[in-house]
Amino acid sequence: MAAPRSFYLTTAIFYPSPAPPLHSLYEAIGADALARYHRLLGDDVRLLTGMDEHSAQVERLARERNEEPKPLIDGWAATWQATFERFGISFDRFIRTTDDDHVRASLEMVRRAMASGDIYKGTYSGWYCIGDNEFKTDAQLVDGRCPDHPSLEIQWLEEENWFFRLSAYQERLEALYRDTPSFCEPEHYRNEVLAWLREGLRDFSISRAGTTWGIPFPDDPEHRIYVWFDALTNYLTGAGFPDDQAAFDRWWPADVHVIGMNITRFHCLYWPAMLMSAGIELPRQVFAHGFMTLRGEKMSKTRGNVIDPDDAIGSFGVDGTRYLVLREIPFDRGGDMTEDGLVRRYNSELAHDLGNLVNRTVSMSARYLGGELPALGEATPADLALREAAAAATARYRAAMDRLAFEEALGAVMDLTRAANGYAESQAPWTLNKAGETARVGHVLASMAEACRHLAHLMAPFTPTAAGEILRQLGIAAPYDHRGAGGPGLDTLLAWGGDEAGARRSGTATPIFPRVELPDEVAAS
RNA sequence: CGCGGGGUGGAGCAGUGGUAGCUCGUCGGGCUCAUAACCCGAAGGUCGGCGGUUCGAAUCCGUCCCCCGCAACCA
Repeated sequence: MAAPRSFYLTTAIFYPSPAPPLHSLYEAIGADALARYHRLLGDDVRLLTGMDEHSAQVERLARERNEEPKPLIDGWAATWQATFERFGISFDRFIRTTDDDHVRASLEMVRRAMASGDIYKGTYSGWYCIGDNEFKTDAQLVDGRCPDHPSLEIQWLEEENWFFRLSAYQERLEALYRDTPSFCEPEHYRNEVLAWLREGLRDFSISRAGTTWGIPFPDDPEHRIYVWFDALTNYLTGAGFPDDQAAFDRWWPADVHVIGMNITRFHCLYWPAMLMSAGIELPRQVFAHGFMTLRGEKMSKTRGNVIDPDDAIGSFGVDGTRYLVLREIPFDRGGDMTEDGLVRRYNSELAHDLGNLVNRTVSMSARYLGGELPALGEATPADLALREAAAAATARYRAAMDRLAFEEALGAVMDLTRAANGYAESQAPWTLNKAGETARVGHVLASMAEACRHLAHLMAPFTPTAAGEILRQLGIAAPYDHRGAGGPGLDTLLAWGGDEAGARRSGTATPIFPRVELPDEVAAS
């Protein structure tokens, strides 16, 4: 047997805040589903996520409170990590850019860029708001003032900074996209990157003066490494760079960086240039996801219309929430949600179609067979049709998962679910039971159980706990651990009538996804 | 003309040249194992507007209108 393929994937490191809103978890949930899918395939998976802590906002807020930045961010990071764990995000490391090894990695990246002659000292100029302690772009200004501090006079500042010579990589990046367009997916976001590339690349500032929050710039203690140069490097740190060469050899290059579509510029232009400069192999792919909106409006901290993840758990549970965000919002392009839509989707697909399918299967097994599920019998045309539906759904699912089209993969899952419910209807084991056709009842229920077993495995990357519970009710011991690792591989798991599908004793039927009531009219006030 | 995406039955989407398809919702029927669930059927759109290419366009070209995202630190 061949050694398992290694699969290293990352989320972006998140902009710091006291606790994660749902739209930040969206990215982590998507990455986690992909990680779990690859574990199911039998790959050796590493999932990296974490927090981008060297933000000027952190320093500013800490000062306002007369605190040091580090204790403040320590608390935030702990909350984020705990929330990720609650959502079943199976990360291997929650990296923080204040971690010691990350500081070393960032310094090494600066040194390498210097050695390549890609760093020089220049002047950064722009509108500077002393309220925010940061530079503003023209577009950020309202009537020539900072929208957050309209009473303050905006200032034109010029500051000596270290710059990275991005312009030197124009041709190499053009070649990258010519030879390997799949470096940035999906295509509609790549088009945007290509447009920027056509406009021409400009060098970017990688240091800031006048702050003590951040990684000191090598040989220039007045400067700190500016956040993007530091932040992007986290993907290397998470693979073992620069200390652990064995780990780095094993995991790098990353298979995919899952990011939000708002930061494609950094990941698809800056990052490959930085790696080229450092003489490090490029990741195989950057995948940009779209954003979720709520009732047609962008969710944002400032707008105050963010969904609290724990409210979502309260309504739909962890698995229900994971399922809904990935099913409702096409990962590659983003989309809108409404509370009613989520409830409808949950009830229709999870409670009524899938949950009820498992429930009726297990319930009839107990009632008609005393829980003694037989192996699959000789297949009738209807049995074969169900088996073919499973094969077709699996093929579509795998193709969709390979391009992170989670909503489509789940659509395939629902196709199989509906096929299985239709099979139940056409075979009507309740009628067969009345007619005393016990053997056929057993074979029909075995087929239904086999469909449920397939569904459990297909759902496992999305709803890991519920998937385990489905298997348990079917009388099957989980073939992989709670992170989805250690199984025999998807081909083995999803062989119709395979090892797991033999005669066995099923469990007690308990609703996996209890129906959710529509929220009361206008829960407002 | 800053860049990019999008306008398809009530809602959300698929569909890039040849009788417009799916899910939800609605209406009617069936079943009774099951979470007032499940299954079957029906109504409902001519595909943002206008013009053009073509034997034939949602699908190609032109133009106009509208929506959304990004624009070098707030997913």
